[in-house]
Amino acid sequence: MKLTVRGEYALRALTHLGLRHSLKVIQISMISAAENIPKRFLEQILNDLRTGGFVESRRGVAGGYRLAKPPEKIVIAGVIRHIEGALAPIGCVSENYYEKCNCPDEARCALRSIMKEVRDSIAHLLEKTTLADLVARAEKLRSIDPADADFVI
Amino acid sequence: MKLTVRGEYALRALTHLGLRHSLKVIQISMISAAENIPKRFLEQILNDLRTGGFVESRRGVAGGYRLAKPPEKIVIAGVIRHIEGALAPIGCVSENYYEKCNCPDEARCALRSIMKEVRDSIAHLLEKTTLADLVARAEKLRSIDPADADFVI
DNA sequence: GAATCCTTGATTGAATGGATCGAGATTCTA
DNA sequence: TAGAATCTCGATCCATTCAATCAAGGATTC
Repeated sequence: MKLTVRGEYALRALTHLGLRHSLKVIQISMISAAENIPKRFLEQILNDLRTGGFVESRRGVAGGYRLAKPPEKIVIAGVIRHIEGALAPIGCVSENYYEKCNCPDEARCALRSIMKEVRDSIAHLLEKTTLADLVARAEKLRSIDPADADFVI
Repeated sequence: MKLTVRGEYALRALTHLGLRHSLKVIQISMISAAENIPKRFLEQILNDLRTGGFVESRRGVAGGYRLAKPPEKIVIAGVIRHIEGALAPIGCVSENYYEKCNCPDEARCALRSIMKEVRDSIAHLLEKTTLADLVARAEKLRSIDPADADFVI
C-alpha cells in the first residue's frame, strides 16, 4: 500500500468534514483553503468520494459537501480502497484487487506468503479504524502539545 | 509501502540464491530462466543488490553471484529499503526516508498518527523476517500441496 | 587470447500521478 | 427571470517513475 497525495487529500478532506459534521454543507473553497489543497484537484477528489458514497453534495448557491453517513460508519480501509486501490503491497496478495504475478508457481511462492502477512496486518488496522477515530485524534491533537507550536511574536 | 516488480524480482532472486547457498556462484542466466525474470533487467537488480552488500559477484568464465552473508543476516526490511525506498505508506511517517508533507501542521495531523501505526506494523513484520525465513518457507512450500500442482501428462 | 560473464550508463516507451482548464448543470437570490 | 455561486464532467498537460533493452567495455578464467 502506498498513499499518494490524492489519498492523503481525500482523508484530510473527510476529516475536515467530520470535525464539522452537521446538516450544513461546506464549500470546496473552504476546505481547500483550510487544508492547503489545490482547489481544482480537490474538486476531482470530492467528486470521487461522492461516487464512492462517502460524501454527498448540494449544488448551486450555498452548495457544498457533507458526509453521507456518520463518521463511525466510514471505514478508512474503504476510503483508501476507493481512492487508491489495493491495500496489499503487491497485487498477487490483494483480496479486492487481485492481480496475477509472473512467478513460476504462485501457490508455492515464499515471497507471496510473507507479503500476505503484511497485507493482513495493514488491512486489519485500517479495517477497524473509522473516520470517527480520525476525527477524535484530530480533536485530541488540536488541544495538547502547545510546546510544539511555533513561537510567533 | 508498495512492492514494484523490481523489488519482487530482487527478493525472488535472493531466495533463489538462498536455496542454493554455498561457496559456488550462480549465473544470472540460471536465475533468469528459473525465476522467469528478464535477464537484462535482472543484471541491473543483482548489481544493485551487490552495491547494497547483500550479494557478491565473481567475474569471468565461471562467474556469477552468491549471497554476501548467511541468509539469517539478510533482513527483508533492509532489502526492500535498498531497492524500493521507504516502508512507510507515506513519506511523513518514514523513519529512513522522511519527507515533509504539505498539511498545515504535521505535529497535529490525525492522518499522520494513523499512518504511523501502519508503518510500525509493516516495519515490525519485515524487520524480524530474514532471508532464512523466506528460504525456509520456500522449502516447505516446495514439498506440500501436491493437489495444487498442475497435472501434466 | 578467446570465451564468458559482469559492469556501467544511456535510452526507450508506457504508465502513473499531480494538477489545471473549460464548458455545462443546478440552485439560490435579487 | 437574470445572474451569481457552486458543483459536475471530461479533456488535457507535464513531470516522474517503471520496466525493460541496448551497447560498449572491463575482468577473469580456461
